[in-house]
Amino acid sequence: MSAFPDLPEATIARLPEYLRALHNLGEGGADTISSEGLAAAAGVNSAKLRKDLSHLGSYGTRGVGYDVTLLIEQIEYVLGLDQRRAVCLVGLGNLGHALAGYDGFASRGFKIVALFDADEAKVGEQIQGLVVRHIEELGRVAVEENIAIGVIATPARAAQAVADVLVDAGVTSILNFAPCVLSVPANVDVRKVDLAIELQILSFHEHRKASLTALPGGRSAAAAGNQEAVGS
Amino acid sequence: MSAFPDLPEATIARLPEYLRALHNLGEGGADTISSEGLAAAAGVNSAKLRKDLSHLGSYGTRGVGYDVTLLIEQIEYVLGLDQRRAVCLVGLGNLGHALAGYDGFASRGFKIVALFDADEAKVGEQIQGLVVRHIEELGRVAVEENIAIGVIATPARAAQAVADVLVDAGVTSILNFAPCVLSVPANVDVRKVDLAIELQILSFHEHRKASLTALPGGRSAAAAGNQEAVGS
DNA sequence: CGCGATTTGTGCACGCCTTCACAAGCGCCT
DNA sequence: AGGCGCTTGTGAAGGCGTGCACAAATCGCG
Repeated sequence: MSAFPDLPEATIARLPEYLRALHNLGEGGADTISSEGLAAAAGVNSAKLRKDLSHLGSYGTRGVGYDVTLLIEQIEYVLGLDQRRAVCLVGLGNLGHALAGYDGFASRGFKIVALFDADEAKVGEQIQGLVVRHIEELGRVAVEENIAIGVIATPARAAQAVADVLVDAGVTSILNFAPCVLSVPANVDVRKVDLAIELQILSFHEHRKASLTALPGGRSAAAAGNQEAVGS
Repeated sequence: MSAFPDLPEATIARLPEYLRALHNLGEGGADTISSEGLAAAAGVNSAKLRKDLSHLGSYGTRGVGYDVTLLIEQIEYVLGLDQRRAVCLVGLGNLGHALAGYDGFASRGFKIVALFDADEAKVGEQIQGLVVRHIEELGRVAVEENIAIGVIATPARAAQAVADVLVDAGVTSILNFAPCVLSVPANVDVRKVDLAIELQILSFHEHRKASLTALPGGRSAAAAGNQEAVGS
């Protein structure tokens, strides 16, 4: 109940992927799954997967594999998904709207309990059964609702101020979609998602590929045989 | 014009961050910037930044720093941002809508040139000056418009099929928002963004923090002094 | 009851990335 | 012209993560 195994950061980042794969397999009726099978479903190396899971303890059976249900429970426990955590969302522009309505959050146990925006025109608007409140209420509401995670979807110039308010209200985890660096105390975790950066990374690889193939005569016949997606 | 310096993947992932910081600094009127200053603006270690930049060549001046304009040009060249790449977006649900209207893409030189969806009800809809087309047109249009990058924002069950069509149409870079593993030929780059996974990672850290502080009497006075955001 | 097939858990080596520390280089001031 | 302070670029060391390969363990069957 305390003394957490200090998992490698890389492992933590993969656990949600394993979890998703396990849910798929479970719905497919699988009772147990081998490391090989699960690794394929999650898109990783089987040795890596075994090492990752071994950090949680021994929940597999040699010669058989892993019990799907048990492993799901175990990963969910480690990730703390057995306890619902209140999430608030700040900034209801284009992206914020989408996030407020994103199924993926609710379906994985995260409930957005409050929405905030600085724009008076947006305050009062109803989105997904929630009323948008003014940013000035953020501090008070965050404390009242015991919000643990804040999602920032504001323009970059507003993000730091929002983060400061969140931190003051006791929020200790922030998911930042604004393209800027946030400065927060050491005990606050920040994860950043920058959609444009992802495209720029892809752009680099395009550039590299284009510079390798001398003059390929344009797009040639693309490779065909793709097999084996996720279990469906 | 060929023979690319093979940059470490970790370096590539940081270049867009440096680029954003440089643009901010440039708008702030800065002419040159030291590695220390740029590192702070980008939220990284200065030694790491210098090593990253040294991989591109020597564009700094000892005793002075880096010429902001020159460095911007250089990074943009390496990332291939000097050439516009056509992007298409598949799936216009909640998230897809937001992505179609996301400023961050356009402002960094990426132009979405086509939208696709399988839902007849959505086909024909106008979004940001573009008409949503039926998914069956994807293959033809992707070739015609010479689309290099495809963005998948469909439900997970449809993602693999969409990826296959994109690949067949000659698309060699895919940004996948669907929570599933895509199987593609080796010459195609896939980057995955899973918003729910980010929350689950934060959840883990919340869980860990909660298990460490025995019973802290709830949220105590949060640390105050945050300083120095991005330049603004 | 024992054996073989199967699969987990892990010791080990390798490679990538980060970080420190410092020499080399550049500009400015006297 | 010379010296001094500042900053880059990089050699070297350390840490982290990955993947191989195999010993240990379990099940099923004869």
